[in-house]
Amino acid sequence: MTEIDKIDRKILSILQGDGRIANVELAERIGLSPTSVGERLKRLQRDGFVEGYGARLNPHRLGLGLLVFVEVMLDKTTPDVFERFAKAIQTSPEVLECHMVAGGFDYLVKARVADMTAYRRFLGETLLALPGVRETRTYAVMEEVKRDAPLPVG
Amino acid sequence: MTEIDKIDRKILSILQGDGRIANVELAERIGLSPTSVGERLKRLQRDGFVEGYGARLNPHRLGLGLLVFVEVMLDKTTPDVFERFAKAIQTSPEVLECHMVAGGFDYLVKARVADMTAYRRFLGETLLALPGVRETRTYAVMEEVKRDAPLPVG
DNA sequence: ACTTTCTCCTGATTTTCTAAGGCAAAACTG
DNA sequence: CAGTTTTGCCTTAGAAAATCAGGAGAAAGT
Repeated sequence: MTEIDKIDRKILSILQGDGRIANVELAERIGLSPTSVGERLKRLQRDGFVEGYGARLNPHRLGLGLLVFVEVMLDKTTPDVFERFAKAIQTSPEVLECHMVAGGFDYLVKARVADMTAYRRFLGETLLALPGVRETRTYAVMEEVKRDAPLPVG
Repeated sequence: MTEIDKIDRKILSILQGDGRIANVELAERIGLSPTSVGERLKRLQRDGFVEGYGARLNPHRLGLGLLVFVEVMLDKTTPDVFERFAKAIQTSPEVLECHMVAGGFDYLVKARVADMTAYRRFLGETLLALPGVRETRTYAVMEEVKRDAPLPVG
């Protein structure tokens, strides 16, 4: 039920690289009939291995030229800070990821904006406007060495 | 040639959320014929707005239960450190992202591993084994508040 | 006012998806 | 160990979708 074999992994691997591949071609590459591969894929989706499909967009082409990481420290004396922070983050379109971490700070935020001007506005109007935000440290990305690599399934 | 209109943005937005949507259904949602939408999409791909498609896999289901961020400081006295580091990162399957940042450290690495044991092995055998790595700081993620949100295209 | 280009449409052909039915090997069960 | 069930795969056929060719109408440029 929750175990997957080598063929399943190959399906996931191919699909992670090309989510729009035709089932016929996928079956050819796997070495099974389209029907079998379709059934396996259906199972992989049902069991939660595949959560969905998406187009990979080029952020620079869309005017989002600046990638930043922000370390956020919260003021733990205020109640509900964590809930309120998490909720505000969800509705913020610039924020692509947000993780609560163990270590020197509380949250690590990954955001994409047009440029430094846009970032200053984002920092002031969104992040610092939240109650309970005590301190932030911003790291601007100069070069994306590796971007959104596929998960190792093999 | 490089400008996109409201319809294009809508296509990108829908496709980012569901990369496997049938062109027929996409056209219905847009309010155009399948052919027109297909032509627009082809152009968006040709002009680099769409870089590809991929299945979104559940890392936990694949045994990758631990997400970590690592700040890496390099020893700049050695020549080629940056090139060698970048190259090694590319071939490391645990590393999902790696960015050169401006600020207190040199690289920010995002990696997924099975557990702390696996992370210790990764840290020792991959990261620290690289020549020129002076210091690392690891932040283990306790909770993923927001994961891989779509880019704001609208 | 004329041409060119752009965007979209319709209709026909080809490809792909999906569902039904069957076969053989493996796993259960008494 | 024999009988049954389940599982995984296959082929086939009908439905759906993608793709291509051709053309109409509006906008832009000359």
